Amino acid sequence: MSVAVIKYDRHMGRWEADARGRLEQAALALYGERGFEQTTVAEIAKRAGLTERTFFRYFTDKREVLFWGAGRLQESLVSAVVAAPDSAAPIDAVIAALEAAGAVFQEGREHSVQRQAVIDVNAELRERELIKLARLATALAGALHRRGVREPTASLAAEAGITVFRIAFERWIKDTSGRELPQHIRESFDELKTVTAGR
Amino acid sequence: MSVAVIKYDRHMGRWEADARGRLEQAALALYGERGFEQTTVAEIAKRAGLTERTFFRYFTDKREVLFWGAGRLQESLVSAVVAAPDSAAPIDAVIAALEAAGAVFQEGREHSVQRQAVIDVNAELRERELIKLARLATALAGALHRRGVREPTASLAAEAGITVFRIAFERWIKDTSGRELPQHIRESFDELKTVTAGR
DNA sequence: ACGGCTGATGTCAGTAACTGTCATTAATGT
DNA sequence: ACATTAATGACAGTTACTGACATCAGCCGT
Repeated sequence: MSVAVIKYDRHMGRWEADARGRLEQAALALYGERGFEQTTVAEIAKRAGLTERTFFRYFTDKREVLFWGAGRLQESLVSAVVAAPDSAAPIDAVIAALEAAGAVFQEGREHSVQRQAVIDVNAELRERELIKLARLATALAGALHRRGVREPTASLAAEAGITVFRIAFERWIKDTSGRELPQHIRESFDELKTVTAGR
Repeated sequence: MSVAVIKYDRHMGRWEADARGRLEQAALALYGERGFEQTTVAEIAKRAGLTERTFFRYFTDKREVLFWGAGRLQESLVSAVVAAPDSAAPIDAVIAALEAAGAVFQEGREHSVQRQAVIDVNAELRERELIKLARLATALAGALHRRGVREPTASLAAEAGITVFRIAFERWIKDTSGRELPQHIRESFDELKTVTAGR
């Protein structure tokens, strides 16, 4: 175990550690308690023991607290698509990557449920969610390009994959039967195949 | 469909007519000249001969100027889907409606090109565009329900249709060959069928 | 041990998006 | 004629966000 890596575990200098994490926690709590619009950045900062200015050093805006994790998701999806076996068709590489990522979500389901409840009741937050998904689609298309897939196949496969993910995620959040996210993804994908099947 | 007839027959003497139209024109011009962020609402209002407060009476926010027309598009698409022949499969009803709407866009291509140039360089505007498209998808799914289509077929067909439209629209904006929007829609749809075709 | 540098935070002033509220006034209706 | 209404103005207030500069504990080279 490398102690060096965690050498700031107790005092990260003269301030409390993990300012970003404290801000995130404070924001999630307040958004949940009073709603997004009824929460001011000043309140978040105060609860985290910091100032408003510091909040904006960690998050580009008030919404971003809920979405900065999407960056890591994107990286893992891209890696998975790039690493898929050569034999996999574009859409299958995408769906496989989504299923793998879905397994990670599965572990923090309760957190996802709460977060989604905040997002669902606010138009601004839904906007931000959509653009994150769009970026994901673009990144996935880029990953497909690295596999030699050309346009418009790459974009369509990526977009279709994101569509499947979105619908599957929504169903998973509402699901009371205990079915897991990867399974919802598989089922939604099968549905899409049926719907688009040429006659 | 067709032109909006916005008249203020009854109060035409006191103020210049068509305040909304003047605000829209002023905003489009300024967004084009200096960019969206570099334009203040006060400037827009001034060019339109009105006040900032009046701007916010017509448009809920600074972005909405570019998107309020989406409401009419949505209505016409829903009508078209509902009116499609009973024999049409869900996805075909959606695509047919999009092709018809696409023909309307075709007439004002230059306007679409300019508007899109403003939107493309600004993240906030892209966010708003995405949520309008998402609303469109929801409305289309609703229209399919009225045709007796069930979930998840309706949502998937609607989402797939919007995906096709988005990609087709993008290609049409960039197109220099003169191919028309409905044709791009048809081609993108055929691509999607190919991409999602099970092996 | 000294002093300078760095990096995370604080302080403060400013801009501009948006909202609430009340005032104004031409046109309308009775 | 007079009350009413609809579109707009006037104005103050909140808050998200930005830029500039100050502070100060720990690190590093000497």
